[in-house]
Amino acid sequence: MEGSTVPVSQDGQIASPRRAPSQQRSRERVERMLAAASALIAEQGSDAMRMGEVAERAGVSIGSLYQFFPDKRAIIWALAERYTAESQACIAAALAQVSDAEGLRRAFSDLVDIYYGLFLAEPVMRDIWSGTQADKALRELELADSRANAEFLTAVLKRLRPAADPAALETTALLIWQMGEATMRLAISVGRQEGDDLVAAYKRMALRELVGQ
Amino acid sequence: MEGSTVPVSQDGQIASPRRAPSQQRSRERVERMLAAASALIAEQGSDAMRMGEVAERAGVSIGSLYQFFPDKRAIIWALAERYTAESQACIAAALAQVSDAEGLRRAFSDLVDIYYGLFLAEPVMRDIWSGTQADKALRELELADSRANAEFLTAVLKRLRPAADPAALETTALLIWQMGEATMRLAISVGRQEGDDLVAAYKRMALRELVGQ
DNA sequence: TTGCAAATGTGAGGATTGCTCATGTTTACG
DNA sequence: CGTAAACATGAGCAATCCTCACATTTGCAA
Repeated sequence: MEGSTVPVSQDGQIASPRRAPSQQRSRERVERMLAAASALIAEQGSDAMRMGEVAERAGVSIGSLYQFFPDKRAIIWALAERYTAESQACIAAALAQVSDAEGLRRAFSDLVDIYYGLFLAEPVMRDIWSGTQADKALRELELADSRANAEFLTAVLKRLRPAADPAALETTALLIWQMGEATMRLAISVGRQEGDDLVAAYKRMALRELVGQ
Repeated sequence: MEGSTVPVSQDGQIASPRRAPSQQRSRERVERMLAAASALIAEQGSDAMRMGEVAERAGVSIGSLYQFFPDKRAIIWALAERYTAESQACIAAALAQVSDAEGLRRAFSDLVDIYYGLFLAEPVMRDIWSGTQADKALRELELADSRANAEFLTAVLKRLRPAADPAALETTALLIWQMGEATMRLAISVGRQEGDDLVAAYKRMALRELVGQ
């Protein structure tokens, strides 16, 4: 919610920290910067996004931009963090109350549909996750996000199969989650019909693993 | 085998063509350029690879580099093409003679192990596939490669299950292949033990889908 | 209100890097 | 040997990320 502007990352290292906005005025400006960046990424992709253009569109100087974001990737990171926070809340909510196999089947199925819809509808999220993985810090954020999401799935599995090896359940959950993201990336890069088929096939395979045949 | 130096791509478009080496002398120089690029990618990743450094390490001028490669991504593309050609041949060989379920089980299992080994051992391949996907042309090459590889799997499945819907088999094969690559990427970015577990779990899931329970 | 330190805002310019091009050198071949 | 094509070179152009010295605004204590 808050403009977090986490100091980030030259090749994965923490960079020189930047001021966090403390006044109402600057908080609004940071919002405008993020909105401008988001729009530009949606239009051209994060790689083609130019810092000067972000500043111009946000109506601020290039210096102001760098006052709150240590570098270009920090802006992308900040946007990515918002999406992950949003989707994690959504996933937690969907899986929290599952108590039996049928519930898991329904919750998981819904979740996949929602995620797929998000990927299709949000060009920014799509670009960040499938495009800018050249960035080590972003890849690590994605891995952390995957682990967090898989965690919810693991919790459900442990509830449903208390006798199973917990480590194996964790592996299964992480794998299924990662496969889901891979499927989404593939699905949006092919035609709509084929994409839908792929997602349906993934859902079937994952459910077979999660709740059995 | 030949230094192909395919003219490639600013945002996926074909770029101004470059000379293909026709003399022995220049063919050797192109080889040195590719070797230098490969070494630099292995050391620092393709993003940090500098064209000037490639030229210097290859013992050629920057101008010579651009004589045969239209731009930076063309070098990466050329290296990627070699790997895909190599691995496709390997995959084709492994799956060509499969004629029954047990054969598929064994061939697929071997294939996964070989691929996993390749990912672990080849930093260049690892970097190209998991790092530089910001490049649209490279992503398309990867998709084309995935489709080609999945094609071999599809052929086997059609042979083993002639009654099944061909389109569904194609979807299944592509999905399983893409999931495999996603698993590899995940496996190499976590610890060795967890990576091995993930690959084993993938193999189990994929085989369940391919040859049944 | 006034004074001042901290927060914020600015944009010219430094530094890096992908890539071009005018020019010089080597090779193939009739 | 002569010539055209292939090959080689590196200074420099252009694009872009980011810094920094300086100007302005805000919060707040005296």
